[in-house]
Amino acid sequence: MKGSVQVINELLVELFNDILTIEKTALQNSKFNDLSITEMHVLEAIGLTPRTMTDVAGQIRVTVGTLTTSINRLVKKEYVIRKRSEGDRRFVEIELSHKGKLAYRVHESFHQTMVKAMVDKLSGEDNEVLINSLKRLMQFFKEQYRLIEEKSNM
Amino acid sequence: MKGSVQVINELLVELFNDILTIEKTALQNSKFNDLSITEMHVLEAIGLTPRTMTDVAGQIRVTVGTLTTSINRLVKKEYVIRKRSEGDRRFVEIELSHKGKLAYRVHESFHQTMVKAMVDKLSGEDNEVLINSLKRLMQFFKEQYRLIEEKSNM
DNA sequence: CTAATTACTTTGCTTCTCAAAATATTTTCT
DNA sequence: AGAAAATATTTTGAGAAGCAAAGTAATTAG
Repeated sequence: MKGSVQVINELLVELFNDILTIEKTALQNSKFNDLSITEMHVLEAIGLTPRTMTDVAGQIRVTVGTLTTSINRLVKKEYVIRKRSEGDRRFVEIELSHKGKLAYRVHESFHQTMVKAMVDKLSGEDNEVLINSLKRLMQFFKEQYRLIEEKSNM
Repeated sequence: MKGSVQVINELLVELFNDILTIEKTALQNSKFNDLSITEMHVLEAIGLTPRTMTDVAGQIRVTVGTLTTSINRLVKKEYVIRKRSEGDRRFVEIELSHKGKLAYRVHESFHQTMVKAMVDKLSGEDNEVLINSLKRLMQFFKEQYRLIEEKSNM
């Protein structure tokens, strides 16, 4: 018989695969089907207020160079507006266009639906359990990340 | 104040980014640093018994062609053994080499540690709650996937 | 025993990624 | 002020990962 650790592990791995597949498929079938999942996640990271390249790149964990090529395409497709910062002209400000914000909101609502389905029939206390489990998992990652930064140990 | 739906959503999105980053960093610093995350996940999908190409490709949601190139590299690096099936020579059987199994177990133990950190202080009932939440989320995805397959609706 | 099916590989192409070099702007330090 | 350092971004070169479609090999069906 499988322990709950193993069950949860398998569920997480499968969920991980599922989430990407579903998001990709949903995107392909939406009116924003000229966006890849990666591009959608860039829009998601930018959010609804102007941001800098370094800032967004850090959030989604890619190099600024990688983000540049991604933004090039998103500007050409008219999802993103790019302009130099007024105050300090070294900075580039990227923000969502009207179309970009629309795509953002559609994706956002997909996420909301997904999470609502998850917590739907849970009581308030059960929700607490879920949130705390997720927070604990994130805490684990932060610690792990710090350890790895300091010294190798897988 | 943020509702629990939004909190969980944000936690999941951040966890998603974290998981890949940590796995990648941990791998880079391990003795199996000639493996990419994608390759590690192929090893993970193959598991400890021989499998066919189509089978594994389906599990990790890539085309068989994509898997072929991945397996080519893994065979060259000696993590995977590839041979024609005895019974039906159309099939290819892929299985982990000794080195492949070692890498598999190291990654597996990383996953175990991760999940243990997550469920550590949970009671038996809380474990149930977590498992049920995850299952519910997966159920939602399966349904969503089916709907999209049938007809477009993001 | 040909035709269809099944399982896989190859090919051509795009996207995503990084590291390192290049460019532009601002800040710091004589 | 003017050279040097620092900061923010873009460009370049190259590899990894993905797909669709064409090609190959083996088996099954008619």
